[in-house]
Amino acid sequence: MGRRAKHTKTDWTLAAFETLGAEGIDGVKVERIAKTLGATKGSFYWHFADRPALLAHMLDFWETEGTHNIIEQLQEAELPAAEKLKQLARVSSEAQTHGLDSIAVEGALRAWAGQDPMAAEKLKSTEAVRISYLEQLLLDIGHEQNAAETYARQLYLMLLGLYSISRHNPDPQNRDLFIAFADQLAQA
Amino acid sequence: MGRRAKHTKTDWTLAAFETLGAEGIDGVKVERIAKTLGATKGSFYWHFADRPALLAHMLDFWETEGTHNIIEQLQEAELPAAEKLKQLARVSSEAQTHGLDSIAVEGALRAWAGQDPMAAEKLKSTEAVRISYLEQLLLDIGHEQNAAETYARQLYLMLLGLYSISRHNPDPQNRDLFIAFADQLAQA
DNA sequence: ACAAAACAATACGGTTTCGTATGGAATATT
DNA sequence: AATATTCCATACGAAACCGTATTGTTTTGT
Repeated sequence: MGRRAKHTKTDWTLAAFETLGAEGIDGVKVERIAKTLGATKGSFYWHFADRPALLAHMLDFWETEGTHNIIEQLQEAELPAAEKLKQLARVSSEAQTHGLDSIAVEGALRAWAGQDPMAAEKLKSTEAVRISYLEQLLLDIGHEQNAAETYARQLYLMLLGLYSISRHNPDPQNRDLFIAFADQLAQA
Repeated sequence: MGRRAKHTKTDWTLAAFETLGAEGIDGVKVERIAKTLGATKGSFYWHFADRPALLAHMLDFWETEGTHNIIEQLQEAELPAAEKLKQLARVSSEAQTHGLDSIAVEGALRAWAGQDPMAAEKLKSTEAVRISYLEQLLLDIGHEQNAAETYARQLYLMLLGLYSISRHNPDPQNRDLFIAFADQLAQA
């Protein structure tokens, strides 16, 4: 007994991510998102306890959609490790995900983490998973333990740099360079 | 004829940078900075026309202090290009500058540029100068033109990644990896 | 049909911030 | 010493948010 929701929790969450990408976490205000959704606060406070609850939900959403699911899909594919690395480099540097500007979102997430311990914690643990997976791929490819660890982190730093620069300087060359670095690591 | 200023324009600017690093550009509010300075808005609106004027001044300040001055100092030193590159990698990844957390500031600047075209323009042009200088050093070291261009951008991406991750995950290993990559490029 | 539950709009008080207006205090010039 | 100028504090109205309270409006179950 109830009623069909005009706006689901996920609607609110995706709209929040869109605003996050465009204006940063401080642009994620409930009344603003309501306006872009054609709704009012009344709806928001039905789906979420308060603004912090939305922010926490966003972090969880990003963790599973942007990391766990990607790794899972790659692992299910029957590919040599070198191919997996190449694909991962391409997927993670793609511009769009879920219809969102994923580069803007990834960039804004780190800015957010720089000013919110809750976000920092989530990013830190999720990024550890990402880097570990990179390291594992490099080991499978045949790199030594030390080299794998070094290259995994260097590659990840370069990816974050790509996220960082692409927001204000969307030169496609940067993505190519990142992919070139990954491809180079894939054949050694 | 006048009066000794309790708070100079530079006082306001540095305080603004400190807030920028800690809370992002949306934390840079005139009444908040006034409080940390022990002043009031009356002083602020004497030194600056409005908030946008402060933000524009911050960008100019960062451009000259954080890029032009550093390149100038390096060029005045009588060092082989390889040494210059090594030093540059160390200086640019240092934690402190002007008593500010320069890594937090650099990170916050890019988040800012992602949501403000004025900041984006300034970063874009200033970063072009930085990358050109890196490329020049790599050429002087003996790299081919193509390689110099590629490595310069890859190195810079890695630096931005370092800025990005250090805010929420201050593991000193990341800086070491960046420096290791630079040192490697310095001897080829 | 009717009640209950799900979902959403409106109205309210409180806080923060912006920019302006205005008056006061300190100092250099004459 | 008188004055002009520099620098700063206080007070004000307008806007954007937050979260709560209250009241609707749809559906679904019985």
